[in-house]
Amino acid sequence: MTKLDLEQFLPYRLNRLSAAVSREFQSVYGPHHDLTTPEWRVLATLGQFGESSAKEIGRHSSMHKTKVSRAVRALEMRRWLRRRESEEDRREEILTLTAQGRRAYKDIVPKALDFEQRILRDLGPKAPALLAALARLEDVLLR
Amino acid sequence: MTKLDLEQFLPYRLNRLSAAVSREFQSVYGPHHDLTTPEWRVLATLGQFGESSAKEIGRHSSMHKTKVSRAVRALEMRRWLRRRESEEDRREEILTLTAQGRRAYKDIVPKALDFEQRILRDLGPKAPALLAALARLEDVLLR
DNA sequence: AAACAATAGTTACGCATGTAACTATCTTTG
DNA sequence: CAAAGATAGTTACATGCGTAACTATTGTTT
Repeated sequence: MTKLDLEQFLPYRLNRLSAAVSREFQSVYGPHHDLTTPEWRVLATLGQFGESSAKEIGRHSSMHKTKVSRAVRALEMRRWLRRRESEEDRREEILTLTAQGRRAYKDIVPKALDFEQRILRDLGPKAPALLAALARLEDVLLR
Repeated sequence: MTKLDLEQFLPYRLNRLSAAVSREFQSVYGPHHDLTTPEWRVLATLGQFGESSAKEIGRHSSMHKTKVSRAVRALEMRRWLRRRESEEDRREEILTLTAQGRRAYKDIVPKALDFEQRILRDLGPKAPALLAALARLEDVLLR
């Protein structure tokens, strides 16, 4: 039987790394804004697309609809977004960032991009290869 | 302000990929053995090192001690491992796989390695670059 | 050696999450 | 056009997790 070394095992390594990156990244938006990851993703999606329904946010951010629902409610209570009933389909609600929400978004985005750049800089010449490999894995595993 | 596209954002991509790989990998040991990820990690660690304390398992598998404690209890109830009091230090317990636990381990390991090889094969010539990049990131983020 | 600090492991608690059930609305079908 | 099915979103429930508190034991200090 071939041996298995857990610390070298790809699913384990990916999982641990992803957790570490998320943890580090939390310290980008955590201290100033106290956001959870689902809240950050809703903010990022709305910031990027302007207005969306919860359904669309779920699609763009790979989040379960209950997660989206709860994150939306949290951001609404913080007055970072507004909901308004859609006129074509009264089941869905159109979500938009408030001025306050847009301010937070614009404050976080550069820090997020900095964080990403810092990681890519750490990787040096290995960075493009990592991105290409991730893209390939996404193709295989997520499409 | 530079734009941020969530779907291209590294922490998001890593997180989603890690979740997808974990999910796929679950289908390797899930159907036959119905293991959770923490249980799999305890099994893998004990299979690899023979006997360990819960503390050591936590170190080798990056799991919080409560997670280890619960996974150990689950495997014990399934009679896949035994615990015995250490003689040098009666606070700690030495854990070892039972014959049944070793059988399960030996059944899963080849499937796990197959799974890993399948992913690396999908990556083709990109595989070594991915592994090198992961190693580099581990160095930066986890040491 | 007594007192205090540190450590291995367990458990109570609170929080986050997914499943399933539910409401309200829209779409399809007969 | 009425009935059945599909869909957007919310919520009750169960489960899994980390923090902090706890027990039992070991190590350290004086």
